[in-house]
Amino acid sequence: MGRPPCCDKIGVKKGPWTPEEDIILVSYIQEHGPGNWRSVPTNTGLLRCSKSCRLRWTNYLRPGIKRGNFTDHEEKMIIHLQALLGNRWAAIASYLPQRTDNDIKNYWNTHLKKKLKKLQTGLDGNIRDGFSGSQQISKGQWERRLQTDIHMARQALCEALSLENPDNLTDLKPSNGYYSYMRPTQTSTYASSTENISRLLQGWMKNSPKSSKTTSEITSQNSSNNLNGTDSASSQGTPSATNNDSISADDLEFLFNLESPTCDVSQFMSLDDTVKFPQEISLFQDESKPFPGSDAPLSLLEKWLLDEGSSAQGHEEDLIETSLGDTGELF
DNA sequence: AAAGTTTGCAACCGCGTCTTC
DNA sequence: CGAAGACGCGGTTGCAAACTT
Repeated sequence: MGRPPCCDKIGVKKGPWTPEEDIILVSYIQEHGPGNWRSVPTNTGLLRCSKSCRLRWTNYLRPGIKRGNFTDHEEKMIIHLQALLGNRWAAIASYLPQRTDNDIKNYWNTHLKKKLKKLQTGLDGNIRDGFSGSQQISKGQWERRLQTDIHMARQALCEALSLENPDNLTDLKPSNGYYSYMRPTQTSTYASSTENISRLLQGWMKNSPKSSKTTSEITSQNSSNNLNGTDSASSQGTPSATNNDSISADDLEFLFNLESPTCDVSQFMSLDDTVKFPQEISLFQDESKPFPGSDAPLSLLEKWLLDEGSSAQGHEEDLIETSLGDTGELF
């Protein structure tokens, strides 16, 4: 049985959104909050599919989104998390609250994949007979996912238990379910339009309890991120940003840093005061599975995960087998 | 300067999962 | 408990801008 289309194909507008449409959508969400997307086109008069409305909001109009200008740290996080989680962009995005899954996905596909491929090609000559892509692939994505979840869960637990700085738990999202501020958007061909929209939201911001703090935070971030207005800044500090033809020493250092066992989530958490675990926890909830190996097998998995960067090769197969045996029944 | 090619990104599509009744 | 609807995710596409020849 086929699922009917989410919306009537006839009369549904497609393609780029106009500023007017954006304003209508933002105004509606400002009033009602995001959600119930099905009713959005009906109630707003937008000739758009509900999915299109949701996508436009989550990927572009939603306040708090940082666009372009990926920092070196963000790059590393994405690469590391992609290695651990696979192409679970939404999960990866949950560790970068200001980035959308679409943005991360695009950035991965257009920048990072090439960069890593180049690096790997360069390294293959050096470490071909050691561990390489095939062995890493043999781990299996679910295995990495599992390990990451375990590790994240422990980190989240530590965070939750320590709570040294309650401010760190301030989420970008207010409790009412939708964002309470609008940051100025970056320069783009569309910037003037979205800036207008942000002005439109000024009143909304005032109504929000957290608006003043978060707005200033975001504004300062924005000013540092968008001064260039060009994509060149997106690779600032990245090793191969300026040389596409050779593998530099920095490239190698960059790559090996990714493999470092010290590159764990706690490192990620220190990137930005606003980067925390709130959505990470939801990641686990989304999985809605018991943490496999919450007792003994966990340590093995953890050990493997933590040792991955330094000495995983020797015991990899054993550990995989062990964890498979321990956790297989859970799936 | 024009034509061709490449790149980057916004948006769409289809499927899986969740929620509601 | 099952069906239907709604939502969310990841892959893919199309187009405009940037770059090269």
